[in-house]
Amino acid sequence: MATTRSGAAAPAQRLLDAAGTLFVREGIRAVGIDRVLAEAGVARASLYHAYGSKDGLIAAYLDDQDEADRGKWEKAAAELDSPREKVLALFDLAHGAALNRRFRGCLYLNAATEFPDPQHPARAAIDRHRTWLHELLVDLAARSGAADPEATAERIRLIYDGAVAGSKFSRGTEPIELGKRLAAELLPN
Amino acid sequence: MATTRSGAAAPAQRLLDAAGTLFVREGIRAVGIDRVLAEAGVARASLYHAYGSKDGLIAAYLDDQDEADRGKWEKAAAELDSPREKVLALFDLAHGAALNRRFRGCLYLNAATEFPDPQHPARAAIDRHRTWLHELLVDLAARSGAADPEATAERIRLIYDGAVAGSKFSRGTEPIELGKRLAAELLPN
DNA sequence: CTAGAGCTAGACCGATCGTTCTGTCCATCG
DNA sequence: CGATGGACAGAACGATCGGTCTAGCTCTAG
Repeated sequence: MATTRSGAAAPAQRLLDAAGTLFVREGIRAVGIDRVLAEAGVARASLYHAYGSKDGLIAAYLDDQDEADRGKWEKAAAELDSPREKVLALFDLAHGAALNRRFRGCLYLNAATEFPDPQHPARAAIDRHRTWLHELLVDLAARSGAADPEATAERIRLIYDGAVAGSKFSRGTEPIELGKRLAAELLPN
Repeated sequence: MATTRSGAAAPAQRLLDAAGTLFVREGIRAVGIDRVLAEAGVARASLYHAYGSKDGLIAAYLDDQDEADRGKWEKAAAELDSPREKVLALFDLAHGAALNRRFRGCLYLNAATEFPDPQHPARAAIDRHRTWLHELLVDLAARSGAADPEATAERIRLIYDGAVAGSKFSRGTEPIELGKRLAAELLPN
């Protein structure tokens, strides 16, 4: 087990944090290893010890973000009653994310854009996040009493994707607010 | 004026064609100048003579695609009567584009992902395409008798974005077909 | 026929990329 | 105590990047 020094997280974690800052802001390909190391205040060898390669760091970074995104939703959903409100919470989270990510859009869609190769290590995290979202929506649609949960989930997912993409284009949150309204219309109150 | 040799397009045009093939397939940053030159069968100096830099080529490539996309829609729309059908033609075009672009999603959203800097030359073409689409949808919504054309256009645009993005994730055309159905529901028959 | 523009081929540049390696420091633990 | 191992700093690697430059070829306009 790693013993962390007081006042600073372990190098592996600091690398994830630095990646989370730089990759979102400027894109993954655009940010070199040196930039990440400087931002994290970590030695070169530590990166390769912890993650093996830049691709390894990228995959770990996406995994980390995936886990964080799930956690945020679960925390928010725990305080809500109806499945309907739990769906709408996704849009609220997207709203907040758009603001402090400077309207850079969907993290996973961006990664898929920068690494089109289906064999790239980043793909695993992308697919995992996507599967989670799909199953979540199907479950919530079913529990909200939708006649065809699968179809309803597909519609909400399309709206969600459009909301986030539109927010990126327009650099504003209006599309996300509109998406929330459209999703609300699809779900029984 | 440029005189083209028989049997082969001019170098400047061949560069645009090569960029259209490689940039879509592998991403813009991932493709180096040398790859484009080899694919186009064009000399290095010709690229810098025609476009000045890689960024210049990228901007010209996006302009070219923008013009082509508009042209395809105008050609398709000319054969259609109702504004409603002209809107739905956008989804049919997206359907075809998804297939022969291997589900790489929206060209302009991808470019915005790879070049986050608002000052980047690629942004002009992105914004121009976006403005065209917006004004087109507002006009068509108005002519189809929508009570609030602006609001209707916003909804269709969100659906369109979600359809294309979803198609990229799932590597299939189902989201685009679903988007077409959702858009159809929004417009008076 | 000659002059010049357009295109090609390819060497070359400095910068940056991801990666490997050497060596030192220091906290932990047997 | 000495040994182990993580983290540090930084030089150096080969490859590739975007971009510049020279030289030669082929057309066409005058």
